[in-house]
Amino acid sequence: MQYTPKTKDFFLNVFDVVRLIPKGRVTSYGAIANYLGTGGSSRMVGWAMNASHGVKPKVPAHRVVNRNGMLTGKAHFETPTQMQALLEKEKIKVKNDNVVDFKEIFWDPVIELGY
DNA sequence: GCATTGACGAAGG
DNA sequence: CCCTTCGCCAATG
Repeated sequence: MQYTPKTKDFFLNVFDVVRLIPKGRVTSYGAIANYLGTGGSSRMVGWAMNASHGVKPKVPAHRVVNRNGMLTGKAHFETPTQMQALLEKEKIKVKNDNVVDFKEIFWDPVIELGY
């Protein structure tokens, strides 16, 4: 998985934002895409996460879920249970692949970091 | 170079 | 309320 010069910046931006997510908070792919101004390209955010493995400093990809608060990306971790384990370690409750009180701990970069 | 595939999301039936 | 379609765009076959 090697990225082209064009997508490189986008990828790095995504990593950057994800690393800013406070402990015990989560955000969505769409929120990140929106913050980066790439609006509907939420898929690219997910794609960026795909490339986030082995990146330094480490990217807390487990704090990024889909708009429903569902752990759709758990299959891409070392083990399918890794994502949930990391979340619960940060006091984030996960029930049936879903973040409990997702709406409460949701962290929107556009709101938290400003425009 | 066209077709398929996503860690997505909104809209329509 | 569940399922399908469509828009998004890079990567892959």
